[in-house]
Amino acid sequence: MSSQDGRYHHGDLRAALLTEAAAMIAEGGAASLTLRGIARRLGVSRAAPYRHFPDKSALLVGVASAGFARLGERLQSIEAGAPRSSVERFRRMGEEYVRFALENPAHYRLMYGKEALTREDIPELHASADALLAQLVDVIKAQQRSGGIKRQDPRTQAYIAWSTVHGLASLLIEGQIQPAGEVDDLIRKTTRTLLDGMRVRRRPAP
Amino acid sequence: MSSQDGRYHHGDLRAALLTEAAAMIAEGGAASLTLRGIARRLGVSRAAPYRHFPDKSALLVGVASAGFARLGERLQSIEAGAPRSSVERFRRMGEEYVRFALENPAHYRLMYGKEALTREDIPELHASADALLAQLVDVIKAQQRSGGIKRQDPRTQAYIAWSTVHGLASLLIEGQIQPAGEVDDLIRKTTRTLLDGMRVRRRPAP
DNA sequence: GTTTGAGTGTTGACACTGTCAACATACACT
DNA sequence: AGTGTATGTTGACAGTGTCAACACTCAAAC
Repeated sequence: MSSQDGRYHHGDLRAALLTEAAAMIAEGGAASLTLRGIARRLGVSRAAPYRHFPDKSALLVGVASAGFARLGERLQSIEAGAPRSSVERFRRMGEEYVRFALENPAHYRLMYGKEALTREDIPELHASADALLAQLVDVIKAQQRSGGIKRQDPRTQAYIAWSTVHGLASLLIEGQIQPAGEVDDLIRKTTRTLLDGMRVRRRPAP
Repeated sequence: MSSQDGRYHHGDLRAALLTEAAAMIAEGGAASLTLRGIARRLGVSRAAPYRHFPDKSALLVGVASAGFARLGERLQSIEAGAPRSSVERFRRMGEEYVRFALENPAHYRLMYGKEALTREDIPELHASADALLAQLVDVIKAQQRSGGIKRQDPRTQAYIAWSTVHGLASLLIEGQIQPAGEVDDLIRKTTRTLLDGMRVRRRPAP
């Protein structure tokens, strides 16, 4: 019985592990997260986490998965709010996506970098990402109906849009991009360019 | 004297470390690369690498940097070859970028994921990436002059293009994107959409 | 041609990590 | 009250990055 608060059972260690892990990642990056360290911070023994996650990778998958859920909710909230035109709403979602990444860089990195995850099958993580994709596909279909963007395979278009915002987010986070002016400016221009490419063309290019 | 070949001095251990590290990363991912492991494979003692790199992170930076150089050369070769129109050449560079990533997934991941790199300052790595960016800016300026794409801040446009191809490459590598048809198809469509967005618009969108 | 010093490679050691087996405790249900 | 299951603990092991102390090699200075 070495728990800080004198209890033998923690109460809800599983949830505590997830939130504490997320906190540690936010503080010092995923590399700073160690199973023993998190156990120490929670006043619990080294092996306790193993009662809730088969290994470290599984815990990380859990944290990453929660990140996808949060990101999804955030995009949903943009979709709910109603800016002017409907294409503009789509563009705003892209902006919000990048902002989320910039606000939670280490978490975002974990979500996409399987580097730290040694397990072969990460179905849970892929499911979370797929949910996000489905959300995006729905919005694109709606935009196609309203004539905002080209009528092509919406899934392909979703991949393209996702690639654009993810790429921008990723390069910004890693510090590869150091924009001359405001970051928001770059984000806006990027989403505009993307949208221009997805829009219905008046005349085919020569 | 425990060297496999009986020599006390290796000859060019620094270069051997870099190439062997790249090979190990290609085989089993960056996570599988361990300083002791690479030393073992080179028939050298654990501490030998420390005579050439201050720590593991420095070795990884070296490998990643070499990756940027190789990628740069590859894009250069596309620029040298002369496809039909000049905009098409630009697009082809984007395709080639993604292909490079798909052919060297683990290496590419290392180049962009600072996850594994604990050091604060990675000037060498940023310099390598900046060289790539400069290359891209040059091409964009040329395309602007020939009227292929909009006349805007070329650096910003380079960021946008880079984001698009990097995002696509990244999502493909991580398995987040599972295209319905051929991968090449998706790559082509993505670069086309990007280019459409960067092209000079005949009429402003309503 | 010997000496010497820098460059390079080796061994021993330390703290740290993820993980497992064996054991202990607390709670829920009969 | 009794018992089984979920949860938490301790001890142990192999593996890791890293450092200090030592060994070897070779080229330049005498």
